[in-house]
Amino acid sequence: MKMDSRKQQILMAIIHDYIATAEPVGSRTIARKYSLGISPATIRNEMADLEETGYIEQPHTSAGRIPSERGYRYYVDYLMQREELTNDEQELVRQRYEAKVKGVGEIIQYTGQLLAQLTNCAAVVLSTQTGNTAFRHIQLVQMTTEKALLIVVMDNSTVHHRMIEISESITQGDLDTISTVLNAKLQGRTMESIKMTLLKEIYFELAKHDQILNMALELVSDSLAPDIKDKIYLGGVFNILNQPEFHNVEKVKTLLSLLEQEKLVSNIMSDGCRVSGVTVRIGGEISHDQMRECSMVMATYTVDGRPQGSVGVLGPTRMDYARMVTVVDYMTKNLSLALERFLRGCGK
Amino acid sequence: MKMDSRKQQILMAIIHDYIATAEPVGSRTIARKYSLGISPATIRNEMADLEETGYIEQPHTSAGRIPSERGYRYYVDYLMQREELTNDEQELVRQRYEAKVKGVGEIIQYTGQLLAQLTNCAAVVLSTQTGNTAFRHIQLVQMTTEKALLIVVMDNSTVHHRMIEISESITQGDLDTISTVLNAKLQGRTMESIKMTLLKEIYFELAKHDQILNMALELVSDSLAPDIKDKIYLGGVFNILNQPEFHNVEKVKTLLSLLEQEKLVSNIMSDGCRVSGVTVRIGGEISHDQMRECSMVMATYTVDGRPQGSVGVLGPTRMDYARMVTVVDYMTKNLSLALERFLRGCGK
DNA sequence: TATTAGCACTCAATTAAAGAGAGTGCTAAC
DNA sequence: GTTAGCACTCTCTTTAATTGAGTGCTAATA
Repeated sequence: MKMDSRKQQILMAIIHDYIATAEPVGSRTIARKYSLGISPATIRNEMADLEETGYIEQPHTSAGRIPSERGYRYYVDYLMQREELTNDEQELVRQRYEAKVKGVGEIIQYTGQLLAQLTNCAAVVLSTQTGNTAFRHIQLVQMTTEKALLIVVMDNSTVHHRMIEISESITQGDLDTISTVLNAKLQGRTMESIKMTLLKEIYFELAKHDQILNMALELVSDSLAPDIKDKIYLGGVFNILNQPEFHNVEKVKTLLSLLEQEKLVSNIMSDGCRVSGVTVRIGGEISHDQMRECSMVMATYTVDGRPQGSVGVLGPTRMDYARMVTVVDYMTKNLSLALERFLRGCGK
Repeated sequence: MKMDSRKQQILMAIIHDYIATAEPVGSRTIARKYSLGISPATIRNEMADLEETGYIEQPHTSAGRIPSERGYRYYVDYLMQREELTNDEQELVRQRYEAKVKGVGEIIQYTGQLLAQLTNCAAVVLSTQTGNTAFRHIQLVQMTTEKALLIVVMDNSTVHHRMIEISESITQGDLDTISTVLNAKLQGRTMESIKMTLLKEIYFELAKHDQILNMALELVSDSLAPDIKDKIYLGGVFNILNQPEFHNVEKVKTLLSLLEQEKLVSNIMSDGCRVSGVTVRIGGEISHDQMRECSMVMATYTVDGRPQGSVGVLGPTRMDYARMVTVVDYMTKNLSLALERFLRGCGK
């Protein structure tokens, strides 16, 4: 079956109307609201064809049609046209990003909030921690006789810290020595590039302080590695409560409990996200049963061309894809810019 | 009206049954389930009295009775008896707190999760940042020619960091100097104790590095202060979806949007929380319209006797107060202990 | 041949009515 | 003071009837 222009128009009408009203769309409605210059009867014939091809479906015999996942897919791939954000909206975004921030986390958080606000969907921002960020600074601060705080600053200005146990005989002076050695050896190197060789090197360097040796090694291998994992920011999750498809509390529950499993969300996003451009995953395309009735629109943000993570929105399959794609694209670019500006610190 | 023992027993029966079933309780039910040795008719008479006094109320003429807020209050104040946690539950808590953690944040997060899990309510943990924690270590790390990362470690092992702008001519060496001076002057002092005198002192000390002077001052007054604000951890918020009173999506929405306003939650908790013991706020006692139908049970946790914040659970007015109080109390104590152990690092 | 009007048919959603059930308050007996 | 009995109230459930939106098919029309 070939999709002539009229079929396309009807499919679009159905999708637009369904997105707007959340009600199945009948032939009469289309004839009335969308002036295609044809009668309901003709539309019915076309709709029968569209249904046969699987682009639309009928909840029950005497109801109108709703788009199928395949219909949405066709719409997203061939029919929909991007809109622009209004000036007000652009202004809103601009102002938010202009605020002084104290760290990358804040910028990401703002992004999530804006996304949620602009789309009325749940927003997810995934900050991927690739092993390819270099160490900038390492510092050990003694807290008690048996504990010290290990602070690691990465090149992307993220700060990680964790408490580690030390033997009682270690003084802040010793810790400073270790810090110095670690700094000298690790500065500018990435997590990935730290191989056994390097650890050995440190091993010998610290051999003089033999008793603190074990600790230092454990520190690098144990403490740093697991610390660096993907981070997830959620925004406006309860926005989905505004969608009629989530007036059923059960559905909300399954979705929310799913969103709480960070690992899962992380997988879905990093799996499904192409490096460039906006990716749309419709219903079952997200291979996860509990998300059957959801779609995601997402994109990867970068700093100087290197992917840093992804941003996305999560909503019912019946979402305004055109707008979502526009917003996600816009926010991705803005986030990338904001991050670059923040990390670089170039005047403007 | 005096509450004789039988009236009390009936009130308790009503409350217990209503908590368990969420249905209005009739005289017949009480006679059947709770063997008080009196007939439904007698119970009806007593209930009429209880209603007149305002301890219970009737949704409509031919329904059973439900406890009023006043009834709950009486129950909480005079009738309810604490239960113990089961061994399994205690074990669960113990294991969670035994896990190695890398910071205070994690301990607090665990607490929230456990609370939510044990109570099936939304859990809130508020970490108050009093100005009375002392500085432990301050470090400036240059990131770009125009930006440096200010890292502050407090005595309670929390780490704050923020990016600050620096003039181009400043080197890491200068930053180290500033760090050293700041450390010498601020170490061991609390935010509160830093008065203008101290700032002046630093001013003179740094006079030699005159150009970086402004920055250093701005840093202490601007950067540090606003950084230190209360932090809120939410856990298992979607637990409230399990409660029949929240099967109405509208109610969920108002409550959730309220929980998103951190400031508000922070106020409610710090206002309502006595320093010692468990505080119960029933329905309208939380002076906040959107929380009319909720109750909170909360307590303050401490480190070495000094209040550090509060933990609480939020659920429908029809909650199992006895259990909530038990759990909140138990968790508060465990949190306090876990924090002390973590900060001190004493062997066991 | 493509379009359209007309019509019978289907099925969810709404409305109305009937009944069941839980619970009360009152009265009178114990 | 307690309790059995009974009439009464009001919600909730069930059932039936009605409405209405929408379709598919057929035959007429351009």
